[in-house]
Amino acid sequence: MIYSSELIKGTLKTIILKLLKENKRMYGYEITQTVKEMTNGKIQLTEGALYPSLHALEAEGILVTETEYIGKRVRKYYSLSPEGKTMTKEKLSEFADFMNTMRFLLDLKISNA
Amino acid sequence: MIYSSELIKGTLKTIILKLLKENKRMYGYEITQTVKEMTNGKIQLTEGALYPSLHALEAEGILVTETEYIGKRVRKYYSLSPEGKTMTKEKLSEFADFMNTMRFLLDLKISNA
DNA sequence: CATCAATACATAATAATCTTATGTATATTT
DNA sequence: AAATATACATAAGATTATTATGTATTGATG
Repeated sequence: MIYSSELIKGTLKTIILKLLKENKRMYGYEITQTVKEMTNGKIQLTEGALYPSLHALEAEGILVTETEYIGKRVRKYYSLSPEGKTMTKEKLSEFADFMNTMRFLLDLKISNA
Repeated sequence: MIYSSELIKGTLKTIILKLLKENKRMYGYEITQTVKEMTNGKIQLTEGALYPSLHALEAEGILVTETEYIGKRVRKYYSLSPEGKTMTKEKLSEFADFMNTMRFLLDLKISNA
C-alpha cells in the first residue's frame, strides 16, 4: 500500500531536514531509498519533487552542498547549514504539535508498535 | 501560533469527512468555526479552500446537501452519502497509518495530554 | 557480452490545491 | 451608525507535486 499523494503533501521538507539532522550528509538518491526502506515502501519520494525541493532549500541557505565523484558518476551531498539546524528544530517541533492536534481532531488511536 | 500552511496541505478533506461523520450534518461556516475552536485557533480553514473542496466532494457524490433559510440568510448543510461513509472509514484508517509512519520516520514523542 | 535494472543527476509541462483578494448580502453587537 | 460576525461564492495567482523525459554510469543476469 502506498499512501495517496495528497496525504504526503507538505511533509517533504520536514522529512528531508530530519534525515539530514540524523545523517549529517546525504545525497538525493540516498534520501529516496532511505525513506522507502524506513517506511516499508509506503512513502516513495519522486525525483521530480525531491530535486527541486533540495535546490530550493539550498537557494534559501538552509542546505549546503559538496559534489563528489564515485568513479565517473557525480554525487551531490547535502547537509544542514547553521540556519538549517535552527530551522530543523523549529519545523520538527511544529510538526509534532501539528500531529497531536490532528490526532485530537480526528480522535485517532495511538499505536505503540 | 498558527501552523504554516504547507503543513496543513492535504488534510482538508480528511478533516471535513471526520467532522461530518461525527456531526451528521454541518454547513461550511460551521466547519471553519468548529475546527478553529477544537484546535484553539491553530488550524483556521479559509473559505477559498473550504468551499471549492465541499463542492468537489459533492460533485463526486461523497457529500449530499440540503439548503435551508435562517431568516433571509441561506445555509447549505452537507452530510455524508453512503459512499461518503465508506470513504470516510478508508481515509481515516489511511491517515492513522500515515501518522504512525511519520511519527516513526521523524522519531517524535507521543503526547498523551 | 549484450541487455536490463539500478544508480544519480536534472528539468519541463501539466495538474492539483491552497492563498489572497474580491464580491454579495443579512444579522448582531457596540 | 458603524463595525463585526455570519454565510455563501469565485477568480487570479502562487506553490508544490505528478508525470514524463533526458542524460549518463555502473552492476547484474541470461
